[in-house]
Amino acid sequence: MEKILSKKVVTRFAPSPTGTLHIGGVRTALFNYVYSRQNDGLFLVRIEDTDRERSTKEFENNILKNLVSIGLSPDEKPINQSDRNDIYLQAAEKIIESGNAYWCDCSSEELDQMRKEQTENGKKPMYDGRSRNLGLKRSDKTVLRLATPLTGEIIINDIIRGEVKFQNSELDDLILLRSDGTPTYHLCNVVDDYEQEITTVIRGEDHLSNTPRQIHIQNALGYPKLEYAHLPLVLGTDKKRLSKRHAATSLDEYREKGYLDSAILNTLARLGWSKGKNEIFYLEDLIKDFNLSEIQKAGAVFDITKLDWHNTQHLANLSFQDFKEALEPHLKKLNIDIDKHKNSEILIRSMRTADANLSLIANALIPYYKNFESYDEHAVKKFINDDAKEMLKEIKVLFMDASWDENTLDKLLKEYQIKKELPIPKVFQPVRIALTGASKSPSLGLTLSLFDKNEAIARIDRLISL
RNA sequence: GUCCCGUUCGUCUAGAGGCCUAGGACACCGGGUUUUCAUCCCGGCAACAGGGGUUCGACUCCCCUACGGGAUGCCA
Repeated sequence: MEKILSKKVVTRFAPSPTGTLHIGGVRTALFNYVYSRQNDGLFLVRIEDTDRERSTKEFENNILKNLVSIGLSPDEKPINQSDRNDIYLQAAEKIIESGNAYWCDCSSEELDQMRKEQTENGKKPMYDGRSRNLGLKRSDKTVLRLATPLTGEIIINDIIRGEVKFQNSELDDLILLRSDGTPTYHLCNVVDDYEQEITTVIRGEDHLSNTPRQIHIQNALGYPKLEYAHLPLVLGTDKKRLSKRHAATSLDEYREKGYLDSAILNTLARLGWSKGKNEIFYLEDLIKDFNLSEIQKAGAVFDITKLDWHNTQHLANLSFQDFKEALEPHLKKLNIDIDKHKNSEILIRSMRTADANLSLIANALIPYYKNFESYDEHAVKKFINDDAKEMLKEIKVLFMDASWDENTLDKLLKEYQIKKELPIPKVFQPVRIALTGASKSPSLGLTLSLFDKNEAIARIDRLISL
């Protein structure tokens, strides 16, 4: 009821383009997107590129392109903070006029010294407001600071964490405008959330402590209150926030390895959230079942084996045609044309479950498209000796006269094995190794039938002469 | 250091005072299916950080401790 009367829900994803789209970012964007869909609202994207040193257009493009292709398209054209300087400056003027800000000329050296002393005295390092009542004028050496209330507290009602209190006395007077006149993160962030009419801020837990500061800026500007949800962080195996040290962090890397977008989204959504005994969620399922307030409060370790499993499931759910299309680019990277095999459909069907991701599956397919470069050492050591080679010579002769189809080949091999009174692996594995270079493949008759007779025989010869 | 957030199997989690001999999933280990591998099926291992309260009763509520994370920038 309340929701109906209040205004439309608007969420936003606000990355800074200092790197490619990170999977933690995908998760944040996902939750923002889903929440907006559930409330018939809007999902917006804002590029926070006020750090001119580290922001690049390449990263920005990567983020935007990836968001769209993974299915989290913004509802409006993304905006860039770097285009909006005037707006921030106007807001700063407004705060100055209201008397809630002042100019400060402390040098970095002075501030460092101050913090050092505070730390030595066991105090929290924070700006002590020494310029607050000096009545300094604007100059190229002054920064603009917000005059934060000295007493009182800020209470945040976080959707995930509940009530969180901060004492104003713990906060110092943050910088709004740098001495070069440029606005800082907090100012821009607050102003844009207002200008974009954001209602709900869903972001990482690392911003929780920033929230009271931002609320003070909102108050100084007379902006309305926002709804907050601070997400638990995605962690590495050592429980520290996920970074390149732990695993691949870039969405691009997972795509290149052949993880499906839907599987990546599934894994990320299950990090911190669950729904009964369900494990498989597609985006539309999340829009139906997901609930922001059900998110876990503790950080969640990103486990690649879970992604592998989700990927296996999502791969299995693909139609043959979709699977083939998903696989094709990974074969292309290996210079293989997927249709070049005369029985590509049978081949691909039989190899679909060979591994957890598409690049690995593509790799496993190599021997069927072109001659493999080397034998699996372990397999050769275990199954290939002079006896095996003698046996292969006999089998080769049998093959030469055989009609080249799965059933015939299976029968022929079986009869040979029984006649020779040899254990099955002793007969089958050498043949398999000859064909594929390794000791695993689909059933042998099928494997053989996937090759031309000439090629199969040539490969047997190759192994005999090893 | 200070402030904030957190703490259930190795990992992701269920659990909102009795339903818990703490459930599920992944991983792992066995077994079955398969000529091999994968898939699939069956089974197993494995956790409430510690200590105090409150209560007839605590994984669930309160406090303390420990541990982990985040924040403490003229970065975002």
